[in-house]
Amino acid sequence: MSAGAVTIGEAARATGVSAKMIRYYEETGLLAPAGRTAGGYRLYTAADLHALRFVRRARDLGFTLEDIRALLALWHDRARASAQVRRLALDHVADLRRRIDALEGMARILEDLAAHCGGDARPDCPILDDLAAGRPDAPSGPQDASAATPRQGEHDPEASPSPRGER
Amino acid sequence: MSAGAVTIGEAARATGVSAKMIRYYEETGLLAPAGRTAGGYRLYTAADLHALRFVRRARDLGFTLEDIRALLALWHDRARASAQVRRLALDHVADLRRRIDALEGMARILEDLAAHCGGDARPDCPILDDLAAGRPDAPSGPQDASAATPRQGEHDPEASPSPRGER
DNA sequence: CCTTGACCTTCCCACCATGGGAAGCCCCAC
DNA sequence: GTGGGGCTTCCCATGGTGGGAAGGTCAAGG
Repeated sequence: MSAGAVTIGEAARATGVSAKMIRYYEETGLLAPAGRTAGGYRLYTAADLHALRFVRRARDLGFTLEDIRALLALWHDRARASAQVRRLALDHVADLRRRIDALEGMARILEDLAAHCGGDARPDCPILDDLAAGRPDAPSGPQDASAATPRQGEHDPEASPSPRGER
Repeated sequence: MSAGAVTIGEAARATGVSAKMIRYYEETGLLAPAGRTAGGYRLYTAADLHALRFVRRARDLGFTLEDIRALLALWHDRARASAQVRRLALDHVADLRRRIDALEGMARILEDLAAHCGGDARPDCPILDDLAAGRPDAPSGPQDASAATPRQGEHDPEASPSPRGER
């Protein structure tokens, strides 16, 4: 019962969070400083491992560390309202959906362009033509080669939270 | 005809690529160094603006700068085989699809959990329960606790291409 | 000619979350 | 008491992007 504490390497193996990240989470205040041996080694109790798994799972679900900070606070708050947790989760889902839509839009355009690309030894390629034409988005089928598109439209800088929609 | 060259600010406005990024692209060799005035100002010709729009469009489609480097080379290579371009595009699409699937998995799980969350003033919350249970395929993660929610979506943490599926 | 102010230059820092690696200390089994 | 594996801290890099400081350029107006 007492010997519950393990070193960071074992904690990493047990929770799937790398030792590097465990130290980082502590450094940034996401997790409380771990206990230490006389020699300075960090020690992790069962409760610490539980928290680490919580963080790991939340990361797997795409939450940012900032979100996780809030989730951990709610987790520790026995008087929390589930509505708060739910709101965090659904806000995150909305974010995920926005990113999915952005990626989906890119994929569709590229698939469309690739479908019209010979993919042979000849140089003609609607994909490069599209990039060179540099128009906004619109997966229209066959395009007229004209240099249409007045283009000075300032595209919406970022329609999504992360820079340029993905990545 | 000759007076076509503009400064970096005008190039930025005309192409939707920030001055900061234009310099960065030059610095990293994505684009050839721009011409300069006697005083050291960069000057952009119509052809330079064309290349900038190409890059902008490719970024909008989610290509990495590394990909764009290759696309630009193919664009400039009049003897290219469209198959090469097509392959680049389809590889990228596959990458996009992988990321979409990862995000979709996260969204579905969260929506499912949120659907079973009261979202009221009480503290009971399956979302936190799930995070705390940390059950995916975590090694040595026994317990079951309650509300294990027989989820349907699989989602496979370690199998994601980029570190943990997104970021 | 000189000032003014908008624009440009370079250089450094920050983000987010993560990994890599070096230099040095700790712990334990032998 | 020694060897080697694990731990410590510290710095650096990633990918793209933005912010800002310190200083030089340019063109218009006086």
